[in-house]
Amino acid sequence: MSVPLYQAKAEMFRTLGHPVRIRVLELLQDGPRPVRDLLAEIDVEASNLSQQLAVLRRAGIVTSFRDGALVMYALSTPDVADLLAAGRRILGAVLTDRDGLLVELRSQKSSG
Amino acid sequence: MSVPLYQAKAEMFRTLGHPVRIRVLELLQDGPRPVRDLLAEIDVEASNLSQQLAVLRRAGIVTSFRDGALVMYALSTPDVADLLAAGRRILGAVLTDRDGLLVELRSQKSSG
DNA sequence: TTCGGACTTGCAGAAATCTTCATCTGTTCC
DNA sequence: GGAACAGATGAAGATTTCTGCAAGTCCGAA
Repeated sequence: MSVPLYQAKAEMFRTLGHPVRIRVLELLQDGPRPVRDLLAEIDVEASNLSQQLAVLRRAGIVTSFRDGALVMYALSTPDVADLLAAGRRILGAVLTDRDGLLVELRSQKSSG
Repeated sequence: MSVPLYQAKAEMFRTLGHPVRIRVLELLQDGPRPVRDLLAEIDVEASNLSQQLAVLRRAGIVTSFRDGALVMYALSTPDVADLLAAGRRILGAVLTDRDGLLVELRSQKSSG
């Protein structure tokens, strides 16, 4: 194997392993959005958001295109939503009640 | 939020973001196994494997128990299998053909 | 009760990741 | 052309993660 498969998988999961990147993906589940919007919802510096978006782009998880003065981002595949959903289920199973996070989790629809 | 939910999610994904840890989880999908077996299949030093197992344990993704002289590990929830499967699907969608990994991916049942 | 196998833990240097600052490109509007 | 907004990129210091080695614990057999 040139780049072992399990290493590619690990890289993909590591790509998701950042709070800002997770939030971006959750926001993009509802459809393409301009960086502008993401920035308004995520409380992070513009340059930092750009860095995180670049990570997601390099991994092929999101795609971007320009729409006039704005740059739009979108999930490259809707399968990402499944991954996030599966993650949510595991979190529910794993957090018996650490810090009351479980309660939050249960009351959440698909964002957060 | 004490520990924001999206941060807990990010931590969970980051926990999966390591080749050895991915391999461990894939092996555990078929049922509990002793460290001994994992070590025989994963080509990593014993102490390194132990470290990675500790990471998975701390995250609550696997559990361990002693069976005589051996220590057994198991997935803490079968939902983990869903997560790995979702990851595999995304990899398939994302790797149009980088390094021919796509071919490997297609010929794989559930391990690798 | 001592030996060897099966793991785990502590630790330190090496490597990767994060965050922020400064700078740079592209677009719209005047 | 020039100002102002929307983003991206490069680089550096701080932090985190990884790896391997040395040492330690626990168990079964002799």
